[in-house]
Formats: sequence, structure tokens, C-alpha cells
Amino acid sequence: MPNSQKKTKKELVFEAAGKLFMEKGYLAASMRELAERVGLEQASSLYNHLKSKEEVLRKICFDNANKFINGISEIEQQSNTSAEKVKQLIALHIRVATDDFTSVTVFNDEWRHLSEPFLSNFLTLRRDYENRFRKIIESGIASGEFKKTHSTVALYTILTSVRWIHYWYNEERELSLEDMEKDITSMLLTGLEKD
Amino acid sequence: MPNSQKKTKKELVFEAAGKLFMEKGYLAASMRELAERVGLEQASSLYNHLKSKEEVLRKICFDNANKFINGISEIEQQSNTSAEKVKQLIALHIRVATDDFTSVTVFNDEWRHLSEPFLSNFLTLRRDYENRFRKIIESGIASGEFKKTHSTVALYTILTSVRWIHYWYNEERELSLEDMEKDITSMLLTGLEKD
DNA sequence: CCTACCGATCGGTAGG
DNA sequence: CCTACCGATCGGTAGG
Repeated sequence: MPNSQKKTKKELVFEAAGKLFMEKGYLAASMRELAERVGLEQASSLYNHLKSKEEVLRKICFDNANKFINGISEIEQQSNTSAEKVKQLIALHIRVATDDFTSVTVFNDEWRHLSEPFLSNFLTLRRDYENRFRKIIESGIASGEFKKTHSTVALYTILTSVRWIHYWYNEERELSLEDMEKDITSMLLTGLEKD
Repeated sequence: MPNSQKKTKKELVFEAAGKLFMEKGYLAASMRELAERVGLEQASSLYNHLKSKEEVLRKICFDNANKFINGISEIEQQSNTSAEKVKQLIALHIRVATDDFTSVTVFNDEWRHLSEPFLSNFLTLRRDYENRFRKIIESGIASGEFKKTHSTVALYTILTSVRWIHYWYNEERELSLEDMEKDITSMLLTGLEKD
């Protein structure tokens, strides 16, 4: 909740933790530095607000997973063409990434430090999401909307195309969100080359 | 050198280290586990073959950076269309990734753990590479070969599209390298949609 | 390549 | 929220 107004100390701690995880990586982020950043003298004081370092990582990973799962569920229910659904999925990824780019970066890059059984749960959710995304691509190929392409290649090309946005988001942005979304969608659906 | 025949112990140690860095991440990879994997009882014995843990990371990061820099230098010298150059750049990324996917994964994901001045040197090389790649895209837009697209958006869409290959490389591969390259190039240059 | 070991740092707990 | 502290683990060195 990056834009809410009256934040509890717990929310502040969780947000600062996410930012630290993003900046240094989960393992390199120390509880002592986190304590400093939220104005606590001792790392031990953090444990009034969180159960463990990993609890924060779990929250970030599963909250973001749920954003994607809820998003694709809505998109599946609409009676649209496959091309329209893929466009909406691209828009979903861009929206999630720009809503809270800190947490989506941690979700993308640090999930592997989850311990079991959370790691397995997370991977199950991810595989499920990817399968549902792949099915949309495959029905577009079957219906003739899309070229005959290996669906896994198309899937990962789209999924990764959308993963550099947080990097761009930190730089000077000479481009509006809408224009960026238009350019990415255009490249993936109709290509960079002129007809 | 993943396929050479008579490897020195030093080469074996560096290779095993790269694999461990990929599997666990640089920070989570311990010198004690590396020692076990190469048949040494003590982590301290590793230091006959390497100067430090970071030395291995540095070698991986800069060796791969040089592969890309040498690749783009060759491509720039040829008198080809911009579209052909972009195709060759995509092929370069796929080739580097599949030649030694372990080391390219570490290069992609772990460079941030380089210490100064290596981190700054690395980022300078990366920025230089990206600028040269961007220039090729921009001349294709200027010449009318490519659609009017924000060149940074096009650049990162291409660069990240090619970063999931190591993931695919670990799974069962139902697809040849050549077919994958064809599908990725087709998606990025002419899009997923049928005309 | 091993033995022996070091100082630093880690996440986390007990108790108030 | 702090004081005091713990056991574990880390990368690395000295010396042979």
C-alpha cells in the first residue's frame, strides 16, 4: 500500500523492508540496517512488528502472486478475442509493476529465498498462472488470430518483455505510462518492423 | 569453457563455483559447499585455486560482458540493414546464453554483488553496449525500416525477451535452438498477430 | 591440500 | 522499544 495516508509502524517497517530487499537483495539486506532506516536503535525492536525476516518476503511474494491470479481470472471471464486478452494481460503486468514497483521487483527476483513449504506453494501458483496464460495464447493460435508459434516461446517472450519496467521507472521518464504500454503491446503483437 | 577436455583443477573449481552461484545465488553460495562439490575437505583449500569468492564472480561477469561487446562490434562493422543487425543481435544473445547458460545466468542476476571499482566498470560496459544497441534501433527507425517506437522501450523489450532462455534450457526441450530463435525473432520483428 | 583458527556479521530470543 | 546476548555461519589467513 504505497500511497495510503496514515500508516501504522508495521506498515512502515514492511515497506522499508521491501525497499531494502530490492536495493540490496534479500540476503544482503540486514535487519540491523532495516532497524536504522525505520528509526529503531536495535534490530531486536523490529520483532515487535514482524515475526521474521522471511515473513516480509512471504507477504510480498504472495500478495503479488495474488494480484496476477486475480487479474487473469477477470480476463478469462470476459468474452473477448485472444488478442484482446493478451493485450489485457500485458496491461495487467504493466499496471502491477507501476503500482508498486518495489514489491514487484522483490517478487520477481527474490522468491527463491522462500523456505519450504512456501517455496513450493509459490512455484505452484506461478506454474498455474503460466499455464492459464499459455492457454490463452494457444487458443489464439488455434483460432488463427496468432501465427503458428511455439506457445511457451511466445509466453516467456511476453512475460519477460514486461520485467524491465521497474528499471525504467527509476530513470528519468521521458515517456508516459500509456505510450510505453502502447509501444510494448505493438512490438509484441505486430512487431518492430514496418509492414 | 564448458566443453573442453582436460580441465585443470582451477577450471573445475571456477565452473563448479559458477554453477553454485546460479543455483543458490552468489551470497547464499558458501565456500564450504563449493569445497565439498569439488572434492576438497576444507574450504581453505580452495584458496590455492582462487584468490577470493569475488574473483570468480568478476571473471564470469566480465567474460560475458566481453562476449557481448565483441559480438556487437562485429555486427556494427557489416554493411547490413538495421533489421538484419537486430536479428544478428538476437542471435548473439541466444548463442551466448546457450553456449554457457550457467555463466550467463550469473552474469545476468548476480553482477550487483561486485564490489567497487568493478561494479562501476561493469555498469559502464553495460551502458556502452546498450547505447550501441539502441543506435542500431534508432537508425532503423530513421530509415523507415522500423515503426516509430520509443527506442529504449524497443531496446529493453528485446534485451529481456532473450533472458528466459536459461530457464527453458533446463526443462525438457521440445524445440530446437533454431526453431526457438526463429520464433523469438519473428515475434519481436513481425509480432505474434497474423497479418 | 589439511589443520587450526579468526574476527565479523547474521537472524533471532529472553526479559524487562 | 531497549539491554544484553546467543549460536551459527561466513570468507579468509597462517603455517606447514
